[in-house]
Amino acid sequence: MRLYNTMSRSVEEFESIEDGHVGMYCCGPTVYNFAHIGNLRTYIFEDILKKTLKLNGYEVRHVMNITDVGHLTGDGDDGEDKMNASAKREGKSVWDIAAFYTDAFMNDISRLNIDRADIICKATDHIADMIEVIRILEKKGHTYVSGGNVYFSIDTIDDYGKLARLNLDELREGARIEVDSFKKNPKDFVLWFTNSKFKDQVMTWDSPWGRGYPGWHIECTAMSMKYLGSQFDIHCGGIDAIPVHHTNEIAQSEAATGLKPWVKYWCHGEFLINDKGKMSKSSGEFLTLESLIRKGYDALDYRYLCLGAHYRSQLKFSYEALDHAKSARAALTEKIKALKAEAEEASELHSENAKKYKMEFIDAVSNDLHTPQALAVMHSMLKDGSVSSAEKLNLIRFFDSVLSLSLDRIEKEERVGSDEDIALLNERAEAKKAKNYQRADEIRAILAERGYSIKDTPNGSFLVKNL
RNA sequence: GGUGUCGUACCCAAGCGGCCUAAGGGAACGGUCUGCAAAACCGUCUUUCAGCGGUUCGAAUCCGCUCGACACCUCCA
Repeated sequence: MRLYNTMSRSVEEFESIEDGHVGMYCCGPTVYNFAHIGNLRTYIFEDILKKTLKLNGYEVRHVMNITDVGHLTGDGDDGEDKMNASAKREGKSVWDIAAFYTDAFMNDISRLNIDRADIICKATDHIADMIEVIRILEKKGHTYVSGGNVYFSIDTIDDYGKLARLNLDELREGARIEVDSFKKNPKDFVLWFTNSKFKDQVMTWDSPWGRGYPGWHIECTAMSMKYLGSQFDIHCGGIDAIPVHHTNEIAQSEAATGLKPWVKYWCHGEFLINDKGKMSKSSGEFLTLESLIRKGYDALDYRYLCLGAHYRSQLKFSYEALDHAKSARAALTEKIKALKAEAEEASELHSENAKKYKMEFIDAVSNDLHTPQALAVMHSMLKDGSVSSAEKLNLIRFFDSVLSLSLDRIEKEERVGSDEDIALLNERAEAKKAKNYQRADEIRAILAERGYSIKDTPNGSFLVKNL
């Protein structure tokens, strides 16, 4: 399969370090608030990546962190701790905040049919691992203590910023933020804080440098290497992580182990934007999955919307676009119900065309996760009369192993309704036969009020629960 | 100020030098079926890819300029 690598800025043939196995680390959420649907788009992309790897025969070890330590809103010793701020705002302890939003996140993930990572690790459970990495960096001369904090010195390595292709000289000129005066180089970053101007910092731990808390890049370095080894295959995240977070992770990780490259493939998901620009937690419109569901959408409508765009291009969100996804998914569901009514069981693929569609789907998704193409293949397949219904069911199940739209869980048209409802339906049939259309339409209105639509088919009428 | 990305028909969105007189979905409209609807199915929305130049036998695809949008350099997916 082929995959775009941010490090090389090109699509590369994917080759795992260890034959048949892939180690994959995905930056998880900071649990101080609900995830918005833009955040969720990235996890959907990572899910597609993981499932496509599996489709290609790889065994995947998937690790995701939960950042439950407070991050400062600025990189220096300034800004406000997000966890603390949320705790104060909601009148809860920081630990309660973390637990609450972690649960909320997991709930969103499962509603979107996103596979849970094999290992989900919390930053607060790995403080000792982080301290260990900092000690190694200190021993190797990559750190300095200034103003009470331990910093990583980027001038001790010669390839800082290679992922983002940063031009350090120009960046320094263009800096818009006030430089932390304790830093030797403005791009140095904190590994361990002991000196925060926020005296009410609740989450602190003992360390060789004093009681304090970790900087916000060290957790990913410590935890990814703990579970995936000192070098591994894939590291994912949103594109915004490239210039600072991932750049710093690489710097400290490669400095600590002396091994390059730390990560073989860097994969980043583009933003979901609206007419005002990107969604973000700190500004702009903040839409949660929950808010979409309350408006009557299904979580999978949103997943379908995301699948319709390539993960490396910005996707314009609007309710109009979501409505389209909803309609498209409803029509898909109808088609699959019909298939299930025509063929009880999926069958092996016999026809040439059925096999062709399977290949086309694999090619689409294996070519840097071209889900829009994969969806197009699926739609063409469904329309193709030369493929039998039983074969179509087989293909749908196969496609859904990556798409995860719960296509395989769609049951054949359910004949629902209480005895009373069915009696009404029969009365309508009688009325129609007697050409008493007024009564027939009355009954249709009554049933509609009870939440049913009537489907008239050549084989008789039946009721369907409205969505 | 610096660095990138992008602009595709009514909407979302693929395509990234010739299978493109541009996938797929949605909406709309017309038709078949139906007492009428709904659903389903069929058809139409195709000489056009922001604009203007250029390169080429050939450009939505490459180059230049103009206009517009977005992102990053600050916590952010």
